[in-house]
Amino acid sequence: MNRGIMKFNLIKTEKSKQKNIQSSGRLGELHTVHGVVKTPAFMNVGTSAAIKGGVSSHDLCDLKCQIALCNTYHLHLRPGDDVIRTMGGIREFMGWNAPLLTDSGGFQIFSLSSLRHITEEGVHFSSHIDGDKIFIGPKESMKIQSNLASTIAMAFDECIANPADYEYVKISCDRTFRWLISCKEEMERLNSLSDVLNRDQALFGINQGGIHEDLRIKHMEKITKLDLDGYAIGGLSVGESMEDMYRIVGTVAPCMPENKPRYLMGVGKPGNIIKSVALGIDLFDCVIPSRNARHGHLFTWDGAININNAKYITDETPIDLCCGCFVCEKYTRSYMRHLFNSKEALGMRLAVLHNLYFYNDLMEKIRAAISEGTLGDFVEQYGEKLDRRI
RNA sequence: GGCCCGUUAGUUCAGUUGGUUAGAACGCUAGCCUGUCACGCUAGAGGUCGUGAGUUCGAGUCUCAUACGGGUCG
Repeated sequence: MNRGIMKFNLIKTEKSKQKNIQSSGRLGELHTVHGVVKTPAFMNVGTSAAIKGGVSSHDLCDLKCQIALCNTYHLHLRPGDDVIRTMGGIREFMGWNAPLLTDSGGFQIFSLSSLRHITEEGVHFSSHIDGDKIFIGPKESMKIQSNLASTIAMAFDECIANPADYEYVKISCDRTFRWLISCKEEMERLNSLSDVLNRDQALFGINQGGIHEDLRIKHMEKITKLDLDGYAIGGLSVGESMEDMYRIVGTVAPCMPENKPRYLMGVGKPGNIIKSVALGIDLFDCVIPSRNARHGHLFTWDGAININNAKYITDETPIDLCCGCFVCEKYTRSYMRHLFNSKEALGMRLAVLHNLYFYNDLMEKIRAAISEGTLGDFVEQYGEKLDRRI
């Protein structure tokens, strides 16, 4: 990397007016070959080149979505990364004309496949679709992501469920580091090929180390030296307590390069995001807004509601009076509850649209708060409130 | 009118030769979901077994009567 593929500019802001806050957050602009992302940002998750619940890439434009996320593992299995390469890359394929990040498949292999065998070269496992024997290692993951031609590729890593044995985490971290070196070399080679779809594909490294601070710091220091385009904290929100999660984020973030985007993978609830921004994180992704929406769990600025509840049967108010999304402009809780109760596909679609808008709106408000130097107030006002059920 | 079948949770139905606190599915009520196998997962409420007698230590189960529903034969 280090070829100027990607620029990350931190924007000077009002000095934090708060005292009881570790950091005032970072306001930035991530310049990619496919457009600019204002950070802190939330990446909208569309695992199989589609947001579950019937949301299209066209819808994403109306949701203030700046950057989408798709998954290497799923797309490799179906329709196949060769197919997507033939179709002009993932962005062309799904009609998304903005930045897009692909996850490496590491997490899926470790979370979906019970039958797997790890070697120095990668992982042998079975497809969750048809049980087919598959092998993916750092080189294979880079090749697939190069075929997908995403804006940003993620390194291939091992994501260990917490809590995990210290010795195993150490062995795994070292292997993940060797895999990262291999990822970097392979991505540089692929980017230099004459027939590559995206010769400017960026690569982010992923920090691991479970909930062990010393392993985390050591690993972070090692991967920083590789001078990648960005850095992620992986292996969190996978079983540990919230306390441990914030402790690790708080420990690792200060060790991350100041001038590179920092991505906290798989996090989280609105409160998790707000507090992590205060700890210095720039990028997030999470299935919560879409998955919970499909189950009737809707976010509002007063807390979360379950639209299935009987108390909404004749509720004439919108999901959230303060929300600017068209679902809240047009429909009542009563109608939403009816759609869910009668299992109409429209209910899910509207719910997902609302929650994704809420998340993107949340990020916009966070950026405004950082800009004005009032993130501390924001954390105090919303850090706990938004995650609570009302 | 005669004969036969049925009646068990809101609904559709299980329920063994009579044996602890009568089950399931769906529905209902609520909770959960953190780099998405997932319109999913978990839990809870809800039944004096149509009614009334009888046999029995003990009846949803056996006997009789009766009500209601369905079938069939004059």
